[in-house]
Parts: sequence; structure tokens; C-alpha cells
Amino acid sequence: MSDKSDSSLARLLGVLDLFTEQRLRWSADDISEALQVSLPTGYRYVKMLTEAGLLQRAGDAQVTLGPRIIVLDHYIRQADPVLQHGIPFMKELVALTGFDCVVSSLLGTQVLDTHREYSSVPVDLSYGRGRPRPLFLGAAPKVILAHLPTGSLHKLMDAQMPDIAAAGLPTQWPEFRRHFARIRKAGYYVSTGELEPSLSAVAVPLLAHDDQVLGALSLVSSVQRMAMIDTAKLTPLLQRAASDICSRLG
Amino acid sequence: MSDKSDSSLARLLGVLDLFTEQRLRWSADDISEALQVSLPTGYRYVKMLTEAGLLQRAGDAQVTLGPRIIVLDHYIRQADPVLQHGIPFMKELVALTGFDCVVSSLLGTQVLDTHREYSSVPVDLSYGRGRPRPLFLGAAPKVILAHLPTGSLHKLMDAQMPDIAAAGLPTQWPEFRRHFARIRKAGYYVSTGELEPSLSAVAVPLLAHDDQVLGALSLVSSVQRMAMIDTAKLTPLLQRAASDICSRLG
DNA sequence: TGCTTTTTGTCAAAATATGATAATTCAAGC
DNA sequence: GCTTGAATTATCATATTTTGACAAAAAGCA
Repeated sequence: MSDKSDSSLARLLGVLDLFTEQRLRWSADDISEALQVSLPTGYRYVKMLTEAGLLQRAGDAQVTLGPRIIVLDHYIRQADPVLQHGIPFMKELVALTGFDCVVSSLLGTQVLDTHREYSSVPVDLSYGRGRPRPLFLGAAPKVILAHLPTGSLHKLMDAQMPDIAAAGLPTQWPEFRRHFARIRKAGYYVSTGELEPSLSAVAVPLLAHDDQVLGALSLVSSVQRMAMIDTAKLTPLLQRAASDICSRLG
Repeated sequence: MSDKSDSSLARLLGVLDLFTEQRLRWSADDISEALQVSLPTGYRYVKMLTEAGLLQRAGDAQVTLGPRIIVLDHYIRQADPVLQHGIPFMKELVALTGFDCVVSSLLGTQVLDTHREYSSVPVDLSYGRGRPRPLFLGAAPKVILAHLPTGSLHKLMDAQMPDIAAAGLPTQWPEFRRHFARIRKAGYYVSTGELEPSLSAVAVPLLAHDDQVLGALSLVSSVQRMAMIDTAKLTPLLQRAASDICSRLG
């Protein structure tokens, strides 16, 4: 977590860590300072990353994330079987319910929204593909975790203790396990204001043929609207869509 | 174009070049062979890139592009002022015309589609955000080039001679320049089957307040449908949307 | 359990990244 | 058009780091 600059190679990649939601423009100057390297080295890094397309010049001595990232993301999306087959079903769900429909996946050790089908004009681009999400808050992550093999879940728990406590989940393995076993058994999870106070969501798992969890499919709306909905009616719709998608994956 | 492996740092980044539309799964083994490095080094590269999130394990000794890319793309999208303000207008255009609406930008030396608002369910995910496009074919690139400062255009021409010839454009500067000057003057460009034989598009530039070209806004449809359309009616719609978007950029 | 395959150490040799300094290019401003 | 200050690249000796060969250890799998 802290041993960043122990090698040149790691330091080079570390440049990308500087680019966050908060700050997307850096000068070679600031980079060298942030990484504790000399100015020429800072420029060398910028040059290499720019040549690789991971960065690009943005006027007045600043650089931003580069076009290569957009292209690589495109490759990932094209190759994602869930998206290939899922989008029409997601559109249908949106039309049926008027809610936003979202696919999320566990990638490595983080949950990301992988596609969002909007019910209306997006008010805020911070939702949508690529949105990183807390591992233990909200419907989608919970449903995903609930369908992880027990071994993986245990490993994850050990690695993420602080987050688990912060989310108010049981910190002892037996209870932790039972918590998710219950969700797994139910086959869906409804969250109310967990991630954002005003939002509510229903999520179901996307399962491959061997029951491996590929991600979650969820419907999102305001807490008020969701309160008026009979989730017993909504859930089957979601589950039907999920199984339709999964049956097309080969 | 060929001096890839002249330094360790460049070689590390070169790993990403291996991942293309055609091949998105590589083993450490294949990587070391492709880059002409020893097997341990191949593993070292994979490990570093995986730790950076640019790659991720994909079962049976293979790696794929990693979740970090999706997150970084999300950052870029969130920070893109054209998207922030443009999407509602794009949706409106789609509703009005029934065509797909696309924003493209010149990023470094390549044109990318930056957002696509679909008129119907996408048949093919190969369209959409991140799609790399030839520089000299199709409506969007041409409109963008036409609004580049003369100096930049000339530089670009020198660097991309082969592509220019291949696209059937004039290879002499005066004519080349006049070609784009004409498009610039018209303020729009209609392409018919240029990029794909069955597709047609109308594009207009997106211009910042200082007349710097930010990208292109275009409407895409089949050649047949476009043939029945009065472009004299369509173009003003596009231009109106483009200027609405640009006036909101600050 | 044994087997193969995948992955990580170890360590000396060699490549190459680094910093200090200087030279150059660049973009305005006068 | 020339000047000035900033941004960017070159030079080069030194030392850090990467590298490969080999070996050891995990990890899958029958």
C-alpha cells in the first residue's frame, strides 16, 4: 500500500495513480515532485506515457489521461459477453419499470458498474460505466459477494476488515458468512439508502452455467419511488432478465 | 513505429500494445516471447501491471486488460465538458431524426468516437465510445480536420502521407488545403459509404469560443435512409444542437 | 498422492535509469 | 522581430536496477 517508489518501473506506473477524480491535470513539474524524482525524470515519464497514449498534452504544460485509455476500454467492452447480450434486456427493463438498470462486476478486489442504461437523461455523469463502488455497501456488491465461493469470500473478508466494520457488517466469520448465505438463499437483495441516502436498488446475481458469479443486474430509483413498488412483482422481472442474459452466454 | 524495446520502461508499457481487438488474452509466456524477454521478466511485467490494475488475471495463466482502465475512462468521461452538456441534445437529435448521434474528437493524432447515442438497440458493440477511426475517412474526421489551424493541418499532413494517399485525398499541400477549406466554409460534410459502404453520415464541427475545434457532432444512418432525407433540413438541426452544446461550455 | 504447469526466488553481471548541468525550444510580450 | 522567461530536451558519468539463468516453490489436476 505504501511501497510505491521502490523501483523505476513501479514509479513509472505510479504516475497514473496521481490522476484521480479530484485532479486530472498534472504538470511534469508537479509529477516529479509528487514522485520524488528529478525534473528530467519527470519529463521522461511524461514522454513515455504520452507516447504510449496513456497521457496526452492538455495545453500550458499540463497533461491529462490519454486517448489510449478510451480505446482500451472499448476493447474491454466489446469483449464483455454480459454486455454483448445484456443491453437489449436492460433496455427492456428500463422501459418496463422506468428505473435505471445497471450491471456491476467484481473485478479483482473492487466492484465496478459496467454499464448503465438510463431511464431518463442522466443528471450526473458520475454514475455510469467505470464507477468504482464500495465493496460492502449497496445491493449490487452484496448480491455479488453472496454468490462468491466460500473460500474467496473468506479471503476477501480478511483483506478488507476495516471496510467491513465501517459498513456495519458482522466482523466475525461465522456471522459474516451467515449474513451473505441468507442473501444468497433469497436470490436478491433490496438496498435502501445504503450507498446514497436518496437511492434504493434491487439487485440479482448474474450467474454463469457453473454458478460462478459474473456480476449483478440491478434496478435503481429514488427511495420514494421504490417504496411504492411491490418488490415481489419487481424481482421476478429482474430475475427473468438475468437468466435470459446468462442463458445466452455460451 | 519499430523502436519499441529500446528501454526497460518502454518495454513495460509495450505490454499494453499487445492487447488488441483481435487478441485480448495473453499468458506471461507469450508476452515474454512477444517482447523478447526472459520468462521471469515476463512475469515481473505482468505482476507490476496487474498491481497497477492495468491487467487482471483471467484464469488458466492468462491475463486481460484490467479494471483500472475502466475507472480511468470514467474519469475522462466525467471531466469531458462536451459530454457533460451534450448528451441531452444528442438524445433530442436521436428522437427527432431516428438516426444515431455521435460525438468524435481528435485526440493526439487519432480520431475517436467519444459518445454514441443509439437510435435503437445496438446491433454491434464495435460502434460506440472508444472506437478508433481512420483520420481521413468519414464525415466526422473531415469536419474536424477542416477546422484545424492551418499549421496543425499541414503538420498532420506531413505525418500521415500514406493514409492520405490511401484515402484518395490530394497529396499536394495546396490542393489538400483547398479541399478542407471548402468543407470548412460549408460548415458541414456529408459522407456516403466512406467508412462503411452501407453507412452515411452528416457531421458538423463543435467549436469553442475561440473557434478551436473540440470535435464533431454527427448523425449516422444507412445510405438508403439518408438518401431519402433532405440534408438541407437536417443540417440546421445538427448545427443548432452543436451551437447549443458549445454555448454551454464556458 | 504424484505429476505437470505456472509462478516466484536468488544472485552476479550488465544494462539503463538517474541527476546535475547545460543547451535548446517555445510562447508570449514588448 | 527581437527579447525574455518558462518549458522541454540533450549530455554524460555514476550507481541503481533490471535482467537472465537457474533453482525452488506453488498451484492445478489426474
